[in-house]
Amino acid sequence: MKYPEFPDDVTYTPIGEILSSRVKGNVKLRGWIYRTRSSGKLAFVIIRDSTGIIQCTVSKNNVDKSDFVNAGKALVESSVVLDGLVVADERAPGGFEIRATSFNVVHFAEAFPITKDQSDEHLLNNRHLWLRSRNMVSALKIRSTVFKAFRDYWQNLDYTEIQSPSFTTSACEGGSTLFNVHYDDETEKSGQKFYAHLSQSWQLYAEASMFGLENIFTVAPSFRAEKSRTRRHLTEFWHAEVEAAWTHNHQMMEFEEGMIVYIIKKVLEENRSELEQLGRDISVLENIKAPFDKMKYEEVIDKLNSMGFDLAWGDDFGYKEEKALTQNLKSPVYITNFPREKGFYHRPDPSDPKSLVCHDLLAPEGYGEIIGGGERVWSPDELVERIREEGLEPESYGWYLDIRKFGSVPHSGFGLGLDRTVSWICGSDHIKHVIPFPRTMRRTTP
RNA sequence: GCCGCUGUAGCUCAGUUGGUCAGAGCAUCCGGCUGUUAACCGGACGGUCAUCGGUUCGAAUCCGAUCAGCGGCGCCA
Repeated sequence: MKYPEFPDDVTYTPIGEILSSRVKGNVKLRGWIYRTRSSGKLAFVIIRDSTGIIQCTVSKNNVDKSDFVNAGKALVESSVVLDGLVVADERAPGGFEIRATSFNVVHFAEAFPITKDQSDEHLLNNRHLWLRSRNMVSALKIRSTVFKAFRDYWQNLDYTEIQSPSFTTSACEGGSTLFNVHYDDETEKSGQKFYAHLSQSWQLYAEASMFGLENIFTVAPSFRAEKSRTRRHLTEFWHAEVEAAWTHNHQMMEFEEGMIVYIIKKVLEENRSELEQLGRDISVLENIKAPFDKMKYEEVIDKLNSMGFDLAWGDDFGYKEEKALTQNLKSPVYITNFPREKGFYHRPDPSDPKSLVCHDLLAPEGYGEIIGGGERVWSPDELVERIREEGLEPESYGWYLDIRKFGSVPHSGFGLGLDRTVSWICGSDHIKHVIPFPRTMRRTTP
């Protein structure tokens, strides 16, 4: 490709500003061809940039001959720079069009592999190109707002953002979902290859970091080798986690409630057009109100059984149960006091030791669990007991047990699935639609 | 880990009981059209029917294995 000269001292108008009537008259546009069709004397070229799409008419009589030829020849996704006059015209999608006075193709695209006939598999194989689509762009803008809102909320509460390693050697969510890594094939320790695995959660590191900073949060990928093939699972997902010293479960739940309301508020402020593009029913988001309902696990069991399920104490809620519970809700709902067969770091309830001081938050409309959190075991002896109870070996948690020996304190925290949250806010039918390059058990490319 | 499904042209698919079954639409290319809304009209290009093996006079079609992928369950965020 021969690179054309591209001036760096020219002001270009974002398409969104034209569509919102903020700009009139002659403009310079740059972007990519979204759709195109031409006749002998008039070409209709729809241009997109990150802010919107607008129709551009290129008439043989109004531009240089070569510009007209190029406008007719350039395929979808060709990059272009053009001059033209903004005209309100009902025949144009969006109500405005550009009557071009010049039309320059910066790069002629090859035939774009994604056309109107699409399948899931093809779009996933071509995700590197599908990221240009209007729905992807909308979802990713909302995602960006959600990430920022999460950070802002906790920073405003004087929490400190910190980072934990992704390579670790200790499991905190059960060993069956660990990704093992050949960390260093050359090095052998005790006669074995030196291995590591990818972090399932920052939990253990958070509890170590908390003793210095007290109130902390992180945004990081977590990795789980779950063989899950559902609309809610990824093997690499973005995990927003919070941990706070001197804090009880019910206090953390109140913070979380405020966080969810804040995130929704920010998306409504900044991403209305993206929500519309995705076909989201915005009133559903506007009706989310705190305080959220709170139910104990045993109450949920009773309620589900009254709805026709057949559950006993200790049973887990599957997707069907969660859906039955949440599909008619307007706001998320908390479930607390789960049975103690959960992570070993959760603290049993002193007044009811068969259950834990913990909570999940389920999103409405059947989206299900987006938060898991609770109070942690803070007594060193009880922690060793709990590790044994889960069939694990305390010896492999050396440093984690060590942090309990020096001024242990009550503390609570939670993990929020950011991708699930975005999926819910977008009203997406699959979590893969809201992350740029989704990772599942069967896909690590592109 | 369990259940189900798919693989035919660049894309989306049709192809009946095994026998003119190598097909369509879209895309691309060529030609036509001054208002199109992923336009329309005419023409051209395009396939080792996922791979390997088997059954058969004959396989896209039946059988087996392999590979790739999709949907769902369980578990989780």
